[in-house]
Amino acid sequence: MTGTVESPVCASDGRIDPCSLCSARKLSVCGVLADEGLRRLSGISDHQDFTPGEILVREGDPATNLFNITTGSVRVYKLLPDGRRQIVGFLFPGDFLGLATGDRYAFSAEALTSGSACRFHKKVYRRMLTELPDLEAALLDRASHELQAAHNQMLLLGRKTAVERLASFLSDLAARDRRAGGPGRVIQLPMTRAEIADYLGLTTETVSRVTSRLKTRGVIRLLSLHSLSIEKPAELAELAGLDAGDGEAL
Amino acid sequence: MTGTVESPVCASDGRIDPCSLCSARKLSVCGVLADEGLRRLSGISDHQDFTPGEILVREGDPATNLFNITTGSVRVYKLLPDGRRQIVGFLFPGDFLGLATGDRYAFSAEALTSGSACRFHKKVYRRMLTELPDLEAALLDRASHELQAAHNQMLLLGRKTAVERLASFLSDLAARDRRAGGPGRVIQLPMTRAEIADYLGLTTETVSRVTSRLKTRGVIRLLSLHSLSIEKPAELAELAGLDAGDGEAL
DNA sequence: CAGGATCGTTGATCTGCGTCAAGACTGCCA
DNA sequence: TGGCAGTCTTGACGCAGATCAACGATCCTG
Repeated sequence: MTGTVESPVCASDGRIDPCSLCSARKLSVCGVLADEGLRRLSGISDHQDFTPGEILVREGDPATNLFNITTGSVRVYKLLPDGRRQIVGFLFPGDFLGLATGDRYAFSAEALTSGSACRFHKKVYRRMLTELPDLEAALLDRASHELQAAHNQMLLLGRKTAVERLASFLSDLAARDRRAGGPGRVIQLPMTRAEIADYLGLTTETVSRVTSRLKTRGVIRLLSLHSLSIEKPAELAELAGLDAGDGEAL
Repeated sequence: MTGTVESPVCASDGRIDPCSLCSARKLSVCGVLADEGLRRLSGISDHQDFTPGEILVREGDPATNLFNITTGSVRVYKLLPDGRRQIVGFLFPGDFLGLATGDRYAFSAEALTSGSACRFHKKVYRRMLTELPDLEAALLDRASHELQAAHNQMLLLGRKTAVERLASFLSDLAARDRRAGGPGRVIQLPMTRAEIADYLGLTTETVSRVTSRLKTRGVIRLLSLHSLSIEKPAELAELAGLDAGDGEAL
Protein backbone atom coordinates (compact mmCIF):
# COMPACT_ATOMS: atom_id res chain seq x y z
CA MET A 1 0.00 0.00 0.00
CA THR A 2 2.79 2.41 0.93
CA GLY A 3 4.38 1.27 -2.30
CA THR A 4 8.03 0.66 -2.91
CA VAL A 5 9.66 3.42 -0.94
CA GLU A 6 12.39 4.41 -3.34
CA SER A 7 13.47 7.60 -1.62
CA PRO A 8 12.54 9.91 -4.50
CA VAL A 9 15.08 12.54 -3.57
CA CYS A 10 14.26 14.98 -6.35
CA ALA A 11 17.63 16.72 -6.14
CA SER A 12 18.59 18.95 -9.00
CA ASP A 13 21.95 17.64 -10.17
CA GLY A 14 23.48 14.25 -10.95
CA ARG A 15 22.85 12.32 -14.10
CA ILE A 16 20.06 10.12 -12.78
CA ASP A 17 16.83 12.04 -12.33
CA PRO A 18 15.41 11.01 -8.95
CA CYS A 19 11.86 11.65 -10.15
CA SER A 20 12.26 8.84 -12.64
CA LEU A 21 12.48 6.49 -9.67
CA CYS A 22 9.56 8.04 -7.80
CA SER A 23 6.90 5.45 -6.99
CA ALA A 24 4.19 8.13 -6.97
CA ARG A 25 5.02 9.53 -10.38
CA LYS A 26 2.44 7.66 -12.40
CA LEU A 27 -0.24 8.65 -9.87
CA SER A 28 0.75 12.29 -9.84
CA VAL A 29 0.55 15.33 -12.11
CA CYS A 30 4.24 14.79 -12.89
CA GLY A 31 3.16 11.67 -14.74
CA VAL A 32 2.37 13.69 -17.86
CA LEU A 33 5.89 15.05 -18.15
CA ALA A 34 8.58 13.57 -20.38
CA ASP A 35 12.24 13.39 -19.35
CA GLU A 36 13.07 16.98 -20.14
CA GLY A 37 10.16 18.45 -18.19
CA LEU A 38 10.68 16.05 -15.34
CA ARG A 39 14.29 17.09 -15.01
CA ARG A 40 13.34 20.75 -14.92
CA LEU A 41 10.68 20.10 -12.32
CA SER A 42 12.99 18.12 -10.10
CA GLY A 43 15.40 21.02 -10.42
CA ILE A 44 13.06 23.28 -8.50
CA SER A 45 11.83 20.75 -5.99
CA ASP A 46 12.83 19.95 -2.46
CA HIS A 47 12.36 16.72 -0.59
CA GLN A 48 10.52 16.62 2.72
CA ASP A 49 10.03 13.66 5.00
CA PHE A 50 7.34 13.82 7.62
CA THR A 51 6.31 11.91 10.74
CA PRO A 52 2.81 11.34 12.17
CA GLY A 53 1.25 14.57 13.40
CA GLU A 54 3.79 16.76 11.67
CA ILE A 55 2.30 19.97 10.29
CA LEU A 56 2.93 20.64 6.62
CA VAL A 57 0.68 23.64 6.25
CA ARG A 58 -1.05 25.85 8.79
CA GLU A 59 -4.27 27.71 7.96
CA GLY A 60 -3.64 31.44 7.77
CA ASP A 61 0.11 31.19 7.12
CA PRO A 62 1.51 32.73 3.94
CA ALA A 63 1.05 30.20 1.17
CA THR A 64 4.65 29.75 0.10
CA ASN A 65 4.83 26.02 -0.63
CA LEU A 66 3.11 23.42 -2.75
CA PHE A 67 3.50 19.70 -2.18
CA ASN A 68 3.27 16.49 -4.08
CA ILE A 69 2.72 13.58 -1.72
CA THR A 70 5.03 10.71 -2.64
CA THR A 71 4.53 8.27 0.25
CA GLY A 72 2.34 8.18 3.36
CA SER A 73 -0.90 10.01 4.02
CA VAL A 74 -2.03 13.47 5.09
CA ARG A 75 -5.18 15.08 6.46
CA VAL A 76 -6.31 18.48 5.20
CA TYR A 77 -8.74 20.38 7.40
CA LYS A 78 -10.34 23.64 8.39
CA LEU A 79 -11.15 24.80 11.91
CA LEU A 80 -13.79 27.03 13.45
CA PRO A 81 -12.66 29.39 16.20
CA ASP A 82 -14.16 27.15 18.89
CA GLY A 83 -12.25 24.11 17.68
CA ARG A 84 -14.84 22.35 15.56
CA ARG A 85 -12.97 20.69 12.74
CA GLN A 86 -13.91 19.73 9.22
CA ILE A 87 -11.50 17.49 7.39
CA VAL A 88 -11.83 18.41 3.72
CA GLY A 89 -9.71 15.57 2.43
CA PHE A 90 -7.20 12.83 2.99
CA LEU A 91 -4.19 12.80 0.71
CA PHE A 92 -2.30 9.74 -0.50
CA PRO A 93 0.70 9.20 -2.79
CA GLY A 94 0.32 11.16 -6.03
CA ASP A 95 -2.02 13.74 -4.54
CA PHE A 96 -1.30 17.43 -4.87
CA LEU A 97 -1.46 19.78 -1.89
CA GLY A 98 -1.86 23.51 -2.27
CA LEU A 99 -4.15 23.95 -5.25
CA ALA A 100 -6.75 26.02 -3.48
CA THR A 101 -4.70 28.88 -2.14
CA GLY A 102 -4.72 32.60 -2.31
CA ASP A 103 -1.94 34.47 -0.55
CA ARG A 104 -2.51 32.50 2.60
CA TYR A 105 -3.38 28.89 3.19
CA ALA A 106 -7.11 28.43 3.71
CA PHE A 107 -6.57 25.03 5.35
CA SER A 108 -4.12 23.12 7.50
CA ALA A 109 -2.41 19.89 6.55
CA GLU A 110 -0.91 17.35 8.95
CA ALA A 111 0.77 14.03 8.40
CA LEU A 112 -1.42 11.09 9.25
CA THR A 113 1.38 8.57 8.90
CA SER A 114 5.06 9.06 8.26
CA GLY A 115 5.87 9.65 4.63
CA SER A 116 7.42 12.08 2.22
CA ALA A 117 6.60 14.77 -0.28
CA CYS A 118 8.13 16.86 -3.04
CA ARG A 119 7.99 20.48 -2.00
CA PHE A 120 7.93 23.40 -4.41
CA HIS A 121 8.20 27.10 -3.91
CA LYS A 122 4.84 28.37 -5.08
CA LYS A 123 6.16 31.32 -7.05
CA VAL A 124 8.79 29.25 -8.81
CA TYR A 125 6.26 26.53 -9.54
CA ARG A 126 3.83 28.98 -11.06
CA ARG A 127 6.54 30.37 -13.28
CA MET A 128 7.43 26.84 -14.31
CA LEU A 129 3.80 26.20 -15.21
CA THR A 130 3.91 28.78 -17.98
CA GLU A 131 6.85 26.88 -19.47
CA LEU A 132 5.32 23.42 -19.10
CA PRO A 133 1.84 23.68 -20.59
CA ASP A 134 1.34 19.93 -20.24
CA LEU A 135 1.80 20.27 -16.51
CA GLU A 136 -0.61 23.15 -16.34
CA ALA A 137 -3.20 21.17 -18.26
CA ALA A 138 -2.71 18.20 -15.95
CA LEU A 139 -3.12 20.46 -12.96
CA LEU A 140 -6.35 21.88 -14.35
CA ASP A 141 -7.57 18.32 -14.82
CA ARG A 142 -6.63 17.50 -11.27
CA ALA A 143 -8.37 20.60 -9.97
CA SER A 144 -11.52 19.70 -11.90
CA HIS A 145 -11.61 16.25 -10.42
CA GLU A 146 -11.04 17.57 -6.95
CA LEU A 147 -13.87 19.98 -7.48
CA GLN A 148 -16.09 17.13 -8.52
CA ALA A 149 -15.07 15.17 -5.45
CA ALA A 150 -15.83 18.23 -3.36
CA HIS A 151 -19.32 18.41 -4.86
CA ASN A 152 -19.90 14.77 -3.99
CA GLN A 153 -18.76 15.49 -0.46
CA MET A 154 -21.19 18.42 -0.24
CA LEU A 155 -23.99 16.07 -1.22
CA LEU A 156 -22.81 13.69 1.47
CA LEU A 157 -22.52 16.33 4.18
CA GLY A 158 -25.70 18.16 3.29
CA ARG A 159 -28.10 15.34 2.54
CA LYS A 160 -26.91 11.86 3.48
CA THR A 161 -27.63 9.91 6.68
CA ALA A 162 -24.89 8.56 8.92
CA VAL A 163 -25.05 5.09 7.36
CA GLU A 164 -24.95 6.51 3.84
CA ARG A 165 -21.97 8.66 4.76
CA LEU A 166 -19.89 5.82 6.12
CA ALA A 167 -20.85 3.51 3.27
CA SER A 168 -19.87 6.22 0.77
CA PHE A 169 -16.57 6.73 2.53
CA LEU A 170 -15.68 3.06 2.48
CA SER A 171 -16.77 2.69 -1.14
CA ASP A 172 -14.59 5.65 -2.08
CA LEU A 173 -11.57 4.15 -0.35
CA ALA A 174 -12.18 0.88 -2.14
CA ALA A 175 -12.43 2.70 -5.48
CA ARG A 176 -9.20 4.52 -4.74
CA ASP A 177 -7.47 1.24 -3.97
CA ARG A 178 -8.74 -0.18 -7.23
CA ARG A 179 -7.47 2.84 -9.12
CA ALA A 180 -4.07 2.33 -7.52
CA GLY A 181 -4.09 -1.22 -8.80
CA GLY A 182 -5.31 -3.01 -5.68
CA PRO A 183 -8.25 -5.41 -5.44
CA GLY A 184 -10.45 -2.91 -3.62
CA ARG A 185 -11.57 -5.54 -1.15
CA VAL A 186 -9.38 -4.79 1.83
CA ILE A 187 -9.32 -1.21 3.00
CA GLN A 188 -6.61 0.47 5.05
CA LEU A 189 -7.78 3.17 7.44
CA PRO A 190 -4.67 5.10 8.47
CA MET A 191 -6.90 7.63 10.26
CA THR A 192 -8.62 7.43 13.65
CA ARG A 193 -12.37 7.22 14.18
CA ALA A 194 -12.33 10.87 15.22
CA GLU A 195 -10.79 11.80 11.89
CA ILE A 196 -13.33 9.78 9.95
CA ALA A 197 -16.01 11.57 11.97
CA ASP A 198 -14.56 14.99 11.21
CA TYR A 199 -14.44 14.09 7.54
CA LEU A 200 -18.05 12.86 7.44
CA GLY A 201 -19.58 15.55 9.64
CA LEU A 202 -20.36 13.10 12.45
CA THR A 203 -19.04 12.23 15.92
CA THR A 204 -16.69 9.37 16.86
CA GLU A 205 -19.53 7.65 18.67
CA THR A 206 -21.74 7.66 15.61
CA VAL A 207 -18.94 6.39 13.38
CA SER A 208 -18.32 3.61 15.87
CA ARG A 209 -21.99 2.67 16.13
CA VAL A 210 -22.53 2.67 12.37
CA THR A 211 -19.39 0.60 11.84
CA SER A 212 -20.74 -1.94 14.31
CA ARG A 213 -24.04 -2.02 12.49
CA LEU A 214 -22.34 -2.68 9.14
CA LYS A 215 -20.25 -5.36 10.79
CA THR A 216 -23.32 -7.04 12.31
CA ARG A 217 -25.08 -6.95 8.94
CA GLY A 218 -22.09 -8.73 7.45
CA VAL A 219 -21.38 -5.96 4.97
CA ILE A 220 -17.87 -5.44 6.30
CA ARG A 221 -15.46 -7.42 8.47
CA LEU A 222 -12.91 -5.74 10.71
CA LEU A 223 -9.44 -7.17 10.28
CA SER A 224 -7.94 -4.78 12.79
CA LEU A 225 -8.77 -1.31 14.03
CA HIS A 226 -7.20 0.16 10.94
CA SER A 227 -8.06 -2.26 8.22
CA LEU A 228 -11.24 -3.96 7.15
CA SER A 229 -12.53 -6.11 4.37
CA ILE A 230 -15.62 -5.38 2.32
CA GLU A 231 -17.70 -8.57 2.30
CA LYS A 232 -20.64 -7.28 0.29
CA PRO A 233 -19.48 -4.52 -2.05
CA ALA A 234 -22.82 -4.31 -3.84
CA GLU A 235 -24.76 -3.86 -0.62
CA LEU A 236 -22.25 -1.25 0.53
CA ALA A 237 -22.69 0.67 -2.72
CA GLU A 238 -26.45 0.41 -2.30
CA LEU A 239 -26.22 1.86 1.20
CA ALA A 240 -23.99 4.65 -0.08
CA GLY A 241 -26.98 5.87 -2.05
CA LEU A 242 -25.59 6.09 -5.51
CA ASP A 243 -27.44 5.24 -8.75
CA ALA A 244 -27.67 8.67 -10.25
CA GLY A 245 -24.44 8.74 -12.23
CA ASP A 246 -22.32 9.06 -9.13
CA GLY A 247 -19.96 6.37 -10.24
CA GLU A 248 -16.28 6.72 -10.90
CA ALA A 249 -16.02 9.49 -13.40
CA LEU A 250 -12.34 9.43 -14.32
CA MET B 1 -27.89 43.30 -10.61
CA THR B 2 -28.88 41.84 -13.97
CA GLY B 3 -26.46 44.38 -15.38
CA THR B 4 -26.77 46.20 -18.65
CA VAL B 5 -28.12 43.55 -20.94
CA GLU B 6 -26.08 44.22 -24.02
CA SER B 7 -26.91 41.03 -25.86
CA PRO B 8 -23.33 39.71 -26.04
CA VAL B 9 -23.98 37.76 -29.18
CA CYS B 10 -20.48 36.30 -29.52
CA ALA B 11 -20.94 35.54 -33.21
CA SER B 12 -17.85 34.72 -35.19
CA ASP B 13 -17.85 37.23 -38.02
CA GLY B 14 -18.42 40.96 -38.37
CA ARG B 15 -15.88 43.58 -37.51
CA ILE B 16 -17.12 44.42 -34.03
CA ASP B 17 -16.31 41.69 -31.56
CA PRO B 18 -19.48 41.13 -29.49
CA CYS B 19 -17.42 39.98 -26.49
CA SER B 20 -15.95 43.45 -26.26
CA LEU B 21 -19.44 44.65 -25.36
CA CYS B 22 -20.14 41.83 -22.89
CA SER B 23 -21.05 43.18 -19.47
CA ALA B 24 -19.76 40.02 -17.79
CA ARG B 25 -16.35 40.09 -19.42
CA LYS B 26 -14.43 41.72 -16.62
CA LEU B 27 -15.95 39.27 -14.15
CA SER B 28 -15.20 36.24 -16.26
CA VAL B 29 -12.19 34.21 -17.33
CA CYS B 30 -12.40 35.93 -20.71
CA GLY B 31 -11.29 39.06 -18.89
CA VAL B 32 -7.65 38.04 -19.15
CA LEU B 33 -7.73 37.86 -22.94
CA ALA B 34 -6.60 40.67 -25.22
CA ASP B 35 -8.39 41.51 -28.48
CA GLU B 36 -6.84 38.74 -30.54
CA GLY B 37 -7.65 35.97 -28.06
CA LEU B 38 -11.09 37.36 -27.42
CA ARG B 39 -11.88 37.29 -31.12
CA ARG B 40 -10.76 33.69 -31.41
CA LEU B 41 -12.81 32.70 -28.41
CA SER B 42 -15.94 34.40 -29.67
CA GLY B 43 -15.36 32.55 -32.92
CA ILE B 44 -16.02 29.22 -31.24
CA SER B 45 -18.82 30.35 -28.96
CA ASP B 46 -22.55 30.22 -29.23
CA HIS B 47 -25.08 32.41 -27.52
CA GLN B 48 -27.83 30.92 -25.37
CA ASP B 49 -30.69 32.72 -23.69
CA PHE B 50 -32.53 30.97 -20.91
CA THR B 51 -35.76 31.40 -18.97
CA PRO B 52 -36.51 30.50 -15.33
CA GLY B 53 -36.47 26.74 -14.76
CA GLU B 54 -34.77 26.00 -18.05
CA ILE B 55 -32.30 23.16 -17.86
CA LEU B 56 -28.81 23.93 -19.11
CA VAL B 57 -27.15 20.71 -18.00
CA ARG B 58 -28.58 17.40 -16.81
CA GLU B 59 -26.62 15.11 -14.48
CA GLY B 60 -25.55 11.98 -16.33
CA ASP B 61 -25.79 13.43 -19.82
CA PRO B 62 -22.67 13.46 -22.03
CA ALA B 63 -20.66 16.53 -21.08
CA THR B 64 -20.56 18.29 -24.43
CA ASN B 65 -20.92 21.93 -23.48
CA LEU B 66 -19.29 24.51 -21.28
CA PHE B 67 -20.91 27.80 -20.35
CA ASN B 68 -19.98 31.24 -19.30
CA ILE B 69 -22.88 32.97 -17.57
CA THR B 70 -23.28 36.49 -18.90
CA THR B 71 -26.55 37.62 -17.31
CA GLY B 72 -29.03 36.10 -14.87
CA SER B 73 -28.46 33.34 -12.34
CA VAL B 74 -28.29 29.56 -12.28
CA ARG B 75 -28.47 26.78 -9.69
CA VAL B 76 -26.12 23.81 -9.88
CA TYR B 77 -27.15 20.71 -7.97
CA LYS B 78 -26.86 16.99 -7.42
CA LEU B 79 -29.66 14.57 -6.63
CA LEU B 80 -29.94 11.33 -4.70
CA PRO B 81 -32.13 8.60 -6.21
CA ASP B 82 -34.95 9.34 -3.75
CA GLY B 83 -35.03 13.01 -4.69
CA ARG B 84 -32.99 14.58 -1.93
CA ARG B 85 -31.18 17.51 -3.49
CA GLN B 86 -27.95 19.28 -2.69
CA ILE B 87 -27.36 22.57 -4.45
CA VAL B 88 -23.60 22.85 -4.85
CA GLY B 89 -23.61 26.40 -6.06
CA PHE B 90 -25.41 29.40 -7.47
CA LEU B 91 -23.92 31.00 -10.55
CA PHE B 92 -24.00 34.67 -11.46
CA PRO B 93 -22.63 36.73 -14.37
CA GLY B 94 -18.99 35.91 -15.02
CA ASP B 95 -19.18 32.44 -13.50
CA PHE B 96 -18.03 29.43 -15.42
CA LEU B 97 -20.14 26.27 -15.69
CA GLY B 98 -18.68 22.91 -16.56
CA LEU B 99 -15.28 22.85 -14.92
CA ALA B 100 -15.81 19.67 -12.98
CA THR B 101 -16.71 17.20 -15.67
CA GLY B 102 -15.54 13.87 -16.87
CA ASP B 103 -17.28 12.38 -19.88
CA ARG B 104 -20.65 12.99 -18.33
CA TYR B 105 -21.99 15.85 -16.26
CA ALA B 106 -21.82 15.08 -12.57
CA PHE B 107 -24.40 17.75 -11.76
CA SER B 108 -27.46 19.45 -13.19
CA ALA B 109 -27.82 23.16 -13.85
CA GLU B 110 -31.08 25.08 -14.14
CA ALA B 111 -31.81 28.72 -14.72
CA LEU B 112 -32.98 30.52 -11.59
CA THR B 113 -33.92 33.67 -13.45
CA SER B 114 -33.95 34.44 -17.13
CA GLY B 115 -30.55 35.31 -18.51
CA SER B 116 -27.96 34.32 -21.03
CA ALA B 117 -24.69 32.47 -21.43
CA CYS B 118 -21.88 31.91 -23.87
CA ARG B 119 -21.84 28.25 -24.80
CA PHE B 120 -18.75 26.39 -25.98
CA HIS B 121 -18.27 22.95 -27.36
CA LYS B 122 -16.12 21.26 -24.77
CA LYS B 123 -13.73 19.60 -27.21
CA VAL B 124 -13.22 22.77 -29.21
CA TYR B 125 -12.74 24.77 -26.04
CA ARG B 126 -10.12 22.39 -24.72
CA ARG B 127 -8.23 22.60 -27.97
CA MET B 128 -8.41 26.36 -27.80
CA LEU B 129 -7.00 26.24 -24.28
CA THR B 130 -3.71 24.85 -25.54
CA GLU B 131 -3.45 27.85 -27.84
CA LEU B 132 -4.43 30.43 -25.25
CA PRO B 133 -2.22 29.75 -22.23
CA ASP B 134 -3.48 32.88 -20.50
CA LEU B 135 -6.97 31.48 -20.61
CA GLU B 136 -5.83 28.15 -19.27
CA ALA B 137 -4.03 29.87 -16.41
CA ALA B 138 -7.12 31.93 -15.65
CA LEU B 139 -9.22 28.80 -15.64
CA LEU B 140 -6.84 27.09 -13.22
CA ASP B 141 -7.11 30.13 -10.99
CA ARG B 142 -10.88 29.97 -11.20
CA ALA B 143 -10.87 26.26 -10.41
CA SER B 144 -8.64 26.84 -7.39
CA HIS B 145 -10.96 29.46 -6.01
CA GLU B 146 -13.98 27.29 -6.57
CA LEU B 147 -12.22 24.50 -4.76
CA GLN B 148 -11.55 26.81 -1.87
CA ALA B 149 -15.19 27.87 -1.84
CA ALA B 150 -16.14 24.20 -1.87
CA HIS B 151 -13.95 23.60 1.17
CA ASN B 152 -15.66 26.44 2.99
CA GLN B 153 -19.00 24.94 2.11
CA MET B 154 -17.89 21.57 3.46
CA LEU B 155 -17.02 23.24 6.74
CA LEU B 156 -20.44 24.85 6.71
CA LEU B 157 -22.33 21.65 5.89
CA GLY B 158 -20.33 19.42 8.18
CA ARG B 159 -19.88 21.55 11.26
CA LYS B 160 -21.98 24.71 11.39
CA THR B 161 -25.35 25.24 13.10
CA ALA B 162 -28.41 26.48 11.23
CA VAL B 163 -27.86 30.10 12.32
CA GLU B 164 -24.20 29.98 11.35
CA ARG B 165 -25.12 28.56 7.95
CA LEU B 166 -27.60 31.25 7.09
CA ALA B 167 -25.34 34.00 8.41
CA SER B 168 -22.46 32.64 6.32
CA PHE B 169 -24.68 32.49 3.26
CA LEU B 170 -25.83 36.08 3.61
CA SER B 171 -22.30 37.30 4.33
CA ASP B 172 -21.08 35.52 1.21
CA LEU B 173 -23.75 37.13 -0.92
CA ALA B 174 -22.83 40.52 0.51
CA ALA B 175 -19.16 39.89 -0.24
CA ARG B 176 -20.03 38.88 -3.78
CA ASP B 177 -22.02 42.06 -4.24
CA ARG B 178 -19.07 44.09 -2.97
CA ARG B 179 -16.73 42.31 -5.37
CA ALA B 180 -19.10 43.18 -8.21
CA GLY B 181 -18.87 46.80 -7.18
CA GLY B 182 -22.03 47.05 -5.08
CA PRO B 183 -22.28 48.36 -1.52
CA GLY B 184 -22.84 44.89 -0.04
CA ARG B 185 -25.66 46.17 2.14
CA VAL B 186 -28.70 45.12 0.19
CA ILE B 187 -28.83 41.50 -0.91
CA GLN B 188 -30.85 40.06 -3.76
CA LEU B 189 -32.11 36.52 -3.27
CA PRO B 190 -33.20 35.28 -6.68
CA MET B 191 -33.71 31.80 -5.21
CA THR B 192 -36.59 30.39 -3.14
CA ARG B 193 -36.36 29.37 0.51
CA ALA B 194 -36.34 25.75 -0.60
CA GLU B 195 -33.28 26.42 -2.73
CA ILE B 196 -31.49 28.19 0.09
CA ALA B 197 -32.32 25.19 2.26
CA ASP B 198 -30.98 22.73 -0.31
CA TYR B 199 -27.82 24.79 -0.55
CA LEU B 200 -27.30 24.94 3.22
CA GLY B 201 -28.30 21.37 4.05
CA LEU B 202 -31.44 22.46 5.91
CA THR B 203 -35.21 22.48 5.35
CA THR B 204 -37.39 25.38 4.19
CA GLU B 205 -38.96 25.58 7.61
CA THR B 206 -35.61 25.98 9.34
CA VAL B 207 -34.47 28.62 6.86
CA SER B 208 -37.68 30.50 7.47
CA ARG B 209 -37.41 30.26 11.24
CA VAL B 210 -33.77 31.34 11.32
CA THR B 211 -34.51 34.23 8.99
CA SER B 212 -37.23 35.36 11.36
CA ARG B 213 -34.85 35.12 14.28
CA LEU B 214 -32.24 37.27 12.50
CA LYS B 215 -34.96 39.75 11.61
CA THR B 216 -36.20 39.93 15.22
CA ARG B 217 -32.65 40.45 16.45
CA GLY B 218 -32.37 43.38 14.05
CA VAL B 219 -29.43 41.87 12.18
CA ILE B 220 -31.27 41.92 8.87
CA ARG B 221 -34.35 43.65 7.50
CA LEU B 222 -36.54 42.12 4.83
CA LEU B 223 -37.25 44.48 1.98
CA SER B 224 -39.28 41.92 0.07
CA LEU B 225 -39.33 38.16 -0.13
CA HIS B 226 -36.33 38.25 -2.43
CA SER B 227 -34.27 41.10 -1.14
CA LEU B 228 -33.09 42.12 2.27
CA SER B 229 -30.79 44.62 3.87
CA ILE B 230 -28.01 43.78 6.29
CA GLU B 231 -28.42 46.09 9.25
CA LYS B 232 -25.56 44.79 11.38
CA PRO B 233 -22.84 43.38 9.11
CA ALA B 234 -20.40 42.86 11.97
CA GLU B 235 -22.90 40.86 14.01
CA LEU B 236 -23.79 38.82 10.96
CA ALA B 237 -20.12 38.03 10.35
CA GLU B 238 -19.79 37.09 14.01
CA LEU B 239 -22.72 34.70 13.73
CA ALA B 240 -21.23 33.20 10.59
CA GLY B 241 -18.40 31.93 12.76
CA LEU B 242 -15.39 33.24 10.99
CA ASP B 243 -12.18 34.55 12.60
CA ALA B 244 -9.81 31.85 11.47
CA GLY B 245 -8.63 33.31 8.18
CA ASP B 246 -11.95 32.66 6.48
CA GLY B 247 -12.10 36.13 5.03
CA GLU B 248 -12.16 36.99 1.40
CA ALA B 249 -9.11 35.35 -0.01
CA LEU B 250 -9.03 36.63 -3.56
C1' DC C 1 -59.15 41.56 -10.58
C1' DA C 2 -60.59 36.94 -9.29
C1' DG C 3 -58.98 32.43 -8.13
C1' DG C 4 -55.91 28.81 -7.99
C1' DA C 5 -51.17 27.48 -7.36
C1' DT C 6 -47.03 28.13 -5.39
C1' DC C 7 -44.27 29.86 -1.77
C1' DG C 8 -43.46 31.31 2.94
C1' DT C 9 -44.35 31.42 7.96
C1' DT C 10 -45.38 29.54 12.31
C1' DG C 11 -46.66 25.98 15.69
C1' DA C 12 -46.63 21.09 17.60
C1' DT C 13 -44.38 16.97 17.69
C1' DC C 14 -40.86 13.57 16.55
C1' DT C 15 -36.27 11.59 15.85
C1' DG C 16 -31.40 10.88 14.33
C1' DC C 17 -27.56 12.03 15.92
C1' DG C 18 -25.02 14.51 19.56
C1' DT C 19 -23.68 14.55 24.36
C1' DC C 20 -22.37 12.51 28.53
C1' DA C 21 -20.66 8.60 30.87
C1' DA C 22 -18.40 4.27 31.75
C1' DG C 23 -15.75 0.43 30.40
C1' DA C 24 -12.82 -2.33 27.15
C1' DC C 25 -9.16 -2.58 23.96
C1' DT C 26 -4.55 -1.38 21.97
C1' DG C 27 -0.16 -0.09 21.85
C1' DC C 28 3.80 2.07 23.78
C1' DC C 29 7.54 2.63 27.01
C1' DA C 30 9.92 1.34 31.14
C1' DT D 1 5.51 -7.81 31.19
C1' DG D 2 2.92 -4.61 33.31
C1' DG D 3 0.80 -0.26 33.53
C1' DC D 4 -0.94 3.81 31.68
C1' DA D 5 -2.56 6.91 28.08
C1' DG D 6 -4.91 7.21 24.15
C1' DT D 7 -8.48 5.14 21.31
C1' DC D 8 -12.65 2.63 20.64
C1' DT D 9 -17.16 0.80 21.89
C1' DT D 10 -21.58 0.75 24.00
C1' DG D 11 -25.43 2.58 26.70
C1' DA D 12 -28.65 6.30 28.53
C1' DC D 13 -30.40 10.60 27.65
C1' DG D 14 -31.15 15.24 25.40
C1' DC D 15 -31.71 18.49 21.75
C1' DA D 16 -31.30 20.87 17.16
C1' DG D 17 -33.44 20.53 13.42
C1' DA D 18 -36.71 17.45 10.67
C1' DT D 19 -41.40 16.33 9.96
C1' DC D 20 -46.24 17.12 9.95
C1' DA D 21 -49.86 20.38 9.77
C1' DA D 22 -52.33 24.62 9.12
C1' DC D 23 -52.67 29.04 7.50
C1' DG D 24 -51.20 33.48 5.25
C1' DA D 25 -48.82 35.93 1.45
C1' DT D 26 -47.55 36.35 -3.31
C1' DC D 27 -47.78 35.67 -7.94
C1' DC D 28 -49.40 34.17 -12.22
C1' DT D 29 -53.05 33.64 -15.77
C1' DG D 30 -57.10 34.44 -17.91
